[in-house]
Amino acid sequence: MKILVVEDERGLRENITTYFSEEGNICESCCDLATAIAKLSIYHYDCILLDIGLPDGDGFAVLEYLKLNRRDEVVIIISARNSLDDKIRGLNIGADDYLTKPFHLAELKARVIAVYRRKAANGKNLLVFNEIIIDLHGRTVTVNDTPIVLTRKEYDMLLYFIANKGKVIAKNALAEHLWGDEIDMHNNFDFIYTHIKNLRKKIIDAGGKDYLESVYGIGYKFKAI
Amino acid sequence: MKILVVEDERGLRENITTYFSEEGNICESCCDLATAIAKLSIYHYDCILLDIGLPDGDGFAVLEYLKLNRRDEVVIIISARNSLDDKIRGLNIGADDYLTKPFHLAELKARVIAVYRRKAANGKNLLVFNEIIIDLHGRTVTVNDTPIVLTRKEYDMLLYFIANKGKVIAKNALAEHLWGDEIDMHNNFDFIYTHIKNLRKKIIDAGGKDYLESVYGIGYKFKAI
DNA sequence: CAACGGCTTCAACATTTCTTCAATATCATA
DNA sequence: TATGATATTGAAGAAATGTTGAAGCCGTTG
Repeated sequence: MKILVVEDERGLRENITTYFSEEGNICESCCDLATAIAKLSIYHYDCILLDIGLPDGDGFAVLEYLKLNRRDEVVIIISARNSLDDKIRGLNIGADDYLTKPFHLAELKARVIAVYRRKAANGKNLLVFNEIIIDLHGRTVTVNDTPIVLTRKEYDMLLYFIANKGKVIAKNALAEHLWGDEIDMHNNFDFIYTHIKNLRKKIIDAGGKDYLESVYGIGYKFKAI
Repeated sequence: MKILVVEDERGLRENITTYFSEEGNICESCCDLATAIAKLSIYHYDCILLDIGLPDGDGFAVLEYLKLNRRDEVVIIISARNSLDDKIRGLNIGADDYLTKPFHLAELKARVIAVYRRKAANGKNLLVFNEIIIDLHGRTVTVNDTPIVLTRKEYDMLLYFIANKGKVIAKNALAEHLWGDEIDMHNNFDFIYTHIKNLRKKIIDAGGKDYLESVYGIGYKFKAI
C-alpha cells in the first residue's frame, strides 16, 4: 500500500512513516499543504494520513483538492483538534475517518485497513476478485482455494492491480507505486519484468487465469473479467 | 497483559500498579479523566481499572468513550460509591465488573482474570488453542499436557499471538505491545528475534507444532490451524 | 557478595527476496 | 517482411532479513 503522511510535527511524522514502512508499505511524507498538493498532483496514493493544523493552511484544502479532482484516495484525518465541528466538516468533505491526537500507531493501522477494505471490498477483511481471495489481515492469497505465497513486491503489486482492475497501469506508475521516490526514474525498470513474471506464474500455477495483460509500450492491465 | 489504572488517590494507585507489575503485567496509570482518555486514544490495553470519582469528572466518561469507539477493553470499575445505581449504570454502559472500595488486591486480581477469560474464551479459567493450554490464573502453559515455563515476555507474546491468531503482526507492533511506550522506535528490535526463538523452541520441545510463522520483511503470524 | 534468571546485544551464519543481466521472443510500423 | 523497440524468461549475484548460540548486563535473591 502506498501512503502519504501530511504532518508538520517532525517526530510524529517520522514515527508514522517508519511504522508503516516497516509494515511493508511504501510511505512518503511532507510537512506542509503546498508540498502535499504538489505531490498529489503528480502521484497516486492508496491512503493519505492528513493533519489539519499545517503551517501554511489547514488540511481541509487537501480534501477539497481531492474532491474537486474526483480522486479516490482514502483519507484519514489525524488532528489535535478534538472538536466535533472539525470532525463533521472533515467527514463531510470526504475524509474516511477521523482520529484525534495522540493515538496509538496500531490503532491508526487498524483504521487504515478498516477503511481500505470498506472502500475496496465487502465488509470482511477479504478482498475477493474472481478466484483470487486476499486476506488483508493474514496477508495471504488463495487462488481457487490454493494458497500461494507472495513476496512483498508481488503482494503489493497484486493489491495495486486489483484496486485498479481494468485500468492500464503504466510501467513507471507501477514502479512509482512500488518503490516510492527512492527510485531513479532514469532506470529502465527491468526488474519489474521479473516481478510480473513471478506473480503471473504463481497465479497461473495455482490454476488462476492469466489476468496480467501486457500493454505494449505502456505497461500492464489487470483484466477485469 | 497490558493494564491501565485510572485512580486519583495516589497510594491506592501505586499499590495496584506495583502489584500488577510484579505479577508480570505491563501496567500504566494516570490520575484524571483527561489523561485517561488521551492515553486510550493512543494505546490499546487489555484491561482498564477505573475509578469513578475523579478530579475532573466521573469515570463513566471513559466508558462512554470506549463504547463510542467500539473498543473492546475489559473495564473493571473500582469505586468508593456503593450505590446500586452507579453499579447498574456502569455495567450498562459497558463495564465488565464493579468492585467497591476498599478491597483486597487479590480479589481485584481474581476479577481481572475472571473477566478477561470470560471475554476472551470459553468461560473457563483456561485459554485453549489446539494443544496449547494457558491457565490465566496460574500463569502456566502446557503443550500436550507437558508444562512449559515461560518468561514474562514470552508469556505476553504468546497471549498476544493467540489473541491475534491468523493475523500478521508486524515486528514493531509486537514491540509496541510488549514494551509499551518505553521503547525507542528507532531500535532495530533485534531482541525480538531472541524472544521468538525461545518461545518457539519451548513450544516445539514440548511437542507442539511450530505455530510461529515468520513473514519475511514484516513480522510474524500465529498460524490459526 | 556470589549465584541466578531474565533481558538484551552481538556476530556468524542461513534463508529469502530483489535486482541485474543476457539470451530469446514478440510487437508495431515503415 | 525487416528493423528497432519492447517483453519474457531463467539463472545468478547482491542485498535484505531472519535464526541461532554465546556472552554481557542488571536487578533480585539467598
